[in-house]
Amino acid sequence: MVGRPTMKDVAAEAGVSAMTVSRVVNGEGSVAPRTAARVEAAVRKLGYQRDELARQLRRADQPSRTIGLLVDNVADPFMAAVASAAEDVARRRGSMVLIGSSRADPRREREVVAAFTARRVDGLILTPAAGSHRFLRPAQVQGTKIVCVDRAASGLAADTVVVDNSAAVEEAVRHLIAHGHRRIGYLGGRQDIWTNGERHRGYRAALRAAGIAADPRLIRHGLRSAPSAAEAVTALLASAGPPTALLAGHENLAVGALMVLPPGIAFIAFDDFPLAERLTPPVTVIAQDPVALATTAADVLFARIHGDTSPPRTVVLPTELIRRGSGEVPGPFAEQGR
Amino acid sequence: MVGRPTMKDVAAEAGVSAMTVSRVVNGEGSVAPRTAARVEAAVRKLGYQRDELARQLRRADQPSRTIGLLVDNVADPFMAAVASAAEDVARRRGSMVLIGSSRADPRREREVVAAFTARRVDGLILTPAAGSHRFLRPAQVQGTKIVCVDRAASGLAADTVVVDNSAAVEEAVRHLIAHGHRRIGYLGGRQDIWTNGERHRGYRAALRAAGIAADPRLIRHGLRSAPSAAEAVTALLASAGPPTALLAGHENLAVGALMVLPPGIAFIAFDDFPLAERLTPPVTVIAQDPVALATTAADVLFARIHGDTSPPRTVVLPTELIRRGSGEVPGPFAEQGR
DNA sequence: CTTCGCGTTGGTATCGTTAACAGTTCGTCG
DNA sequence: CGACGAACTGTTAACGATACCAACGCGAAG
Repeated sequence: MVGRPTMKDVAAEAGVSAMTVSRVVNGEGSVAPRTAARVEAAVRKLGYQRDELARQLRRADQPSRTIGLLVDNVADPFMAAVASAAEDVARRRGSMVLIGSSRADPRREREVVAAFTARRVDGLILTPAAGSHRFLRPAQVQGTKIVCVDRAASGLAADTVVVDNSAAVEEAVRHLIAHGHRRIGYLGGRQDIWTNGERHRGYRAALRAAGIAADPRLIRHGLRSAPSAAEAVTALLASAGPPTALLAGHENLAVGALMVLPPGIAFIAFDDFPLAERLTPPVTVIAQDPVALATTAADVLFARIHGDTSPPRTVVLPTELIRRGSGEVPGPFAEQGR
Repeated sequence: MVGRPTMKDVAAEAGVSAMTVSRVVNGEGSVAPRTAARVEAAVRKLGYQRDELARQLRRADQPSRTIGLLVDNVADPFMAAVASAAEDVARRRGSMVLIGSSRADPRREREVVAAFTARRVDGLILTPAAGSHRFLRPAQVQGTKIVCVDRAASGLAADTVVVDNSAAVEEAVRHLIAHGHRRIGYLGGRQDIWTNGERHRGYRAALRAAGIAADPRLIRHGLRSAPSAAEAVTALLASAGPPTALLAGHENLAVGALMVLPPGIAFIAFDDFPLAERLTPPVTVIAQDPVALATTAADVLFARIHGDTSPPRTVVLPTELIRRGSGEVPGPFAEQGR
């Protein structure tokens, strides 16, 4: 016997019909114990395993128990945590996870979505790349449930699980201002990605609220890697009016910045990271909980898959400003004698 | 129209048979341009997408263009890098990746493998958990290609892509000895996982070669998390005969150890990690390249899927001892005046 | 002794696609 | 002008599983 044995093979081995094998394999009660035992013996003998593909084809109305997870890049620690948590929930729900990386490329994102739906995923968890996500509408209409995590998608009505990026950054910048900083540099990723846009919005809001004019020379957008962040920091500090504090818009940029950041410059990073407290000074961060984000997103997704048809919701989870030292380095306008 | 349109729907819309639609969708040449255009218009109008499930069912002899990736835990940075690289190669080859986490639990590993094969994956990349992997034999016989990455699997003839863990650790320990250390502590993960066993083997070999008796009180096995590593370090240093140097068997343990490690103790970690060079002192590491490991594994897997039937190979990739400072902290037997 | 019903079991059609084969309509060549 | 192949299109029967319905045996009820 080469290739997988089928129900027919098992049926022949046990001397029953394929239908009876199906009943036994699916644990339906209406099979005589003696018959069931014979079938089970045949299953074991042949190493039979039900073919999920054929099963899903026949049972088109039932869920396929496969979901798709589409992230920028699984290698990113934040995304890896999201993936792990989503996989965990899926497993508990008896589903498999198909994974795909968009590398923040809208075209690639579309391709991966197509590959997912072609395999009849029940739903999709995604961190939307740039651009409109209207193209997901047909998939939704055809029954694929969609949940956005970490970022909102434009042009799409879908459940969304995020943190309040803008408010979190606003708080952090206020914190820097309170410690006597006026020239606060900003290191941001691609602005066309929702999260980065929100964070930048928070940065400007905090400055505006404090009556500080935003100096465009202190703002570096579109940074895509740790080395590019390091370069940006070096350039900023060497410039005419250097910043006395810096905010890094996400973990990668923080790592790059920290490679070249001299002491004396205040620093806050979006996203917590391992060993942040062992650096000198320990790094103040805006922490979010990727596991909670992904777990919530997956829970929402499965609720949808199991029939929840209420209007799309946006769940906002909390962030926390963890003061460790680097964010409390005093600036030139710090109050004395405290 | 609710639900996905099928070829039959497209055929009706275009006024042709389903077979002709199939031919157009698959780009077979033998369709009149006018007909093909009509079909393509119908495809666009209905938003038709080929159903990969049905297709794979019919074309049982062709690959399903889906592979399975089974790791301990995607959230682990090393595993995340592996997953990302594997997904990348798969995408280039036109395949999707199903992902699963074993959490180092052999039972869970088996379940995930079953879920994979039930979905007809063409092949499997896995970081084997503890225990025999003989159970994978039937899947192999039925045609599923299997490649182990990072670790070897016992009881299974399969391609394997690893580094020489034992030699790498041996070199690191020799390095510590050369810097004057005799009491070298070892922080290791679960010994029943191949990698950890190998690393411990290298540790003992280096001591033996230097004529140093291994002190069991300096060895902590079975550490599963950063906090447990931190505790172990604290306990070791508080003990009667404390170590003057420490070796951490993998990244997580290194992070935990570094949270509590006082200066003056030499330290080497297996696996490089971000910001290692920004700690004080910068951390000496044994670096391996997870991307290269996974890329190689995926390449081997696809070669198998495409018909390579040569005997199973083991590919050993290089490691590098990156001297940054923590591994060069002199020990009590260091030569003076260098 | 017939009939009913229950507990089991099997037959048939079908999910969406495609391999294999069977037409059909032409144009072309002898 | 009829036959023959080329180009195109359709029909049928699977792939492996299951929903639905029919049928079987057999004890109980009438």
